[in-house]
Amino acid sequence: MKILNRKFYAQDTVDVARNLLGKVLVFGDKQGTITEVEAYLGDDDPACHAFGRLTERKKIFFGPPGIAYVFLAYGMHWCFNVITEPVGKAGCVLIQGINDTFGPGRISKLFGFNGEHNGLDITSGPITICEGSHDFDIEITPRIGLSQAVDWPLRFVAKQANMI
DNA sequence: GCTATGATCATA
DNA sequence: ATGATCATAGCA
Repeated sequence: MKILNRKFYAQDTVDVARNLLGKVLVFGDKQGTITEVEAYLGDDDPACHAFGRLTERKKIFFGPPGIAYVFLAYGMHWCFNVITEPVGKAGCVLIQGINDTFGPGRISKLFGFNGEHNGLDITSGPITICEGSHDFDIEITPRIGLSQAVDWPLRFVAKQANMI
């Protein structure tokens, strides 16, 4: 399978999110088709972790693209993100759905993600994303589960795909 | 050093 | 609708 190169991630966050649909997330022996993603823009996005004051944790948003950003939400659930856009620009894509499994927390539980995977290079590390099917429609909806900027249409869902 | 809070999920 | 549960941020 063809692994997505860094150039793929160095695009506009929305484009990356769009293109990420139908791709295959690979981690060790496990793999699954990405069916649902969300774009987080950083600079202008109040809901993004990169919004506001720059902190140690947020620096990864401004670093090189193609990096895994894993964070713990509510003390229980790890969420898996991919850093997008070139160095100096904040942006990331939250992987929300894999195959039939929905919810960022569930995915990380399935794949066994934890804090150690934060900052990994997903163009060369144990975690990679490969090319997949293009045979599906993309549905764009407002984001969910947020407290701010909820109405922004930055959620992308693969509709009725011919999955691998 | 201590406290508040959050891109969630499971349960009632 | 509400509780579980902990890494990070912000402040004393």
